[in-house]
Amino acid sequence: MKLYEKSAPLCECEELHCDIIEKKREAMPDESTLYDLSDFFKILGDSTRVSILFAIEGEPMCVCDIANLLGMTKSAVSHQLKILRQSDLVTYRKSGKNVYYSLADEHVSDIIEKALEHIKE
Amino acid sequence: MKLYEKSAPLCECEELHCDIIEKKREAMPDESTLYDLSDFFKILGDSTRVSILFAIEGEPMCVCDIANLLGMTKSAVSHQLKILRQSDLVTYRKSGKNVYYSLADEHVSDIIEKALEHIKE
DNA sequence: TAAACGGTTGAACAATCATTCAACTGTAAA
DNA sequence: TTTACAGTTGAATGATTGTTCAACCGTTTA
Repeated sequence: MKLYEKSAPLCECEELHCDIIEKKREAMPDESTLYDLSDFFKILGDSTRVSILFAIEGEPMCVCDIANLLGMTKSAVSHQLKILRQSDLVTYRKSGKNVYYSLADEHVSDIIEKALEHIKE
Repeated sequence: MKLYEKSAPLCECEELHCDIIEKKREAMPDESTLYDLSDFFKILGDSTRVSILFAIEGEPMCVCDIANLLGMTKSAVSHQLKILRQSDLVTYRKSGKNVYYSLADEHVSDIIEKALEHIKE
């Protein structure tokens, strides 16, 4: 997607409202911000990852317990935990053979809470 | 994913913290709620759709103008607008040959705003 | 040291999905 | 009525992605 490119639009329309387009263009966030934003939502756009976030809210959980709670394999859970780690949504603490995961931020709970309100509207 | 299934866990771990798992299980949202939640975030997890939502915020825009603003074809934009329509995130109003789209809800702007704060932390 | 277990990782596979292309609908102007 | 344009739609394609499987690493226990 080539945002902020005034020349050579892909759309071949003739009846353009150029003034409106220009005004909107200036009000739009940076292209990188739009990518960061959609990437963030992409992380939350998977039921396994959302379930994991709910699971470790409040009290940390080890991978094995999360897997049993969700009825999934350790491997599948670990793969998703890696994505959540790379997005800085969770942190972990090693203890013996176990690895305990917890939420990295209260921000995320807030957003999920707001989304829950929207769904139940 | 088989949440809320106490029997036959896929994970074969032995050292389970059954009391913690049971406590967490009761605190988890319904399975359907988790799916609705992740489905909602899935809609926002695409830069084209997020861009469209920003574009039509405040003042409605027709498909052609949106396509030119984003540098995309009408077809690509229309496909994404259909998804946003089916999720009740946008509404539309026909006027002659044009179709003007606008945000269906102020809720969505709030959530996006909160996510923006999180990103810029 | 060897065995067992919790957890991680990479490759492979299947499923999902965004864009393109072409054909189509409906409205407006000639 | 015919032409032109805004918008929609379905099929096809390429890319992305979640789970499985197998192998592996690190820690604990025998």
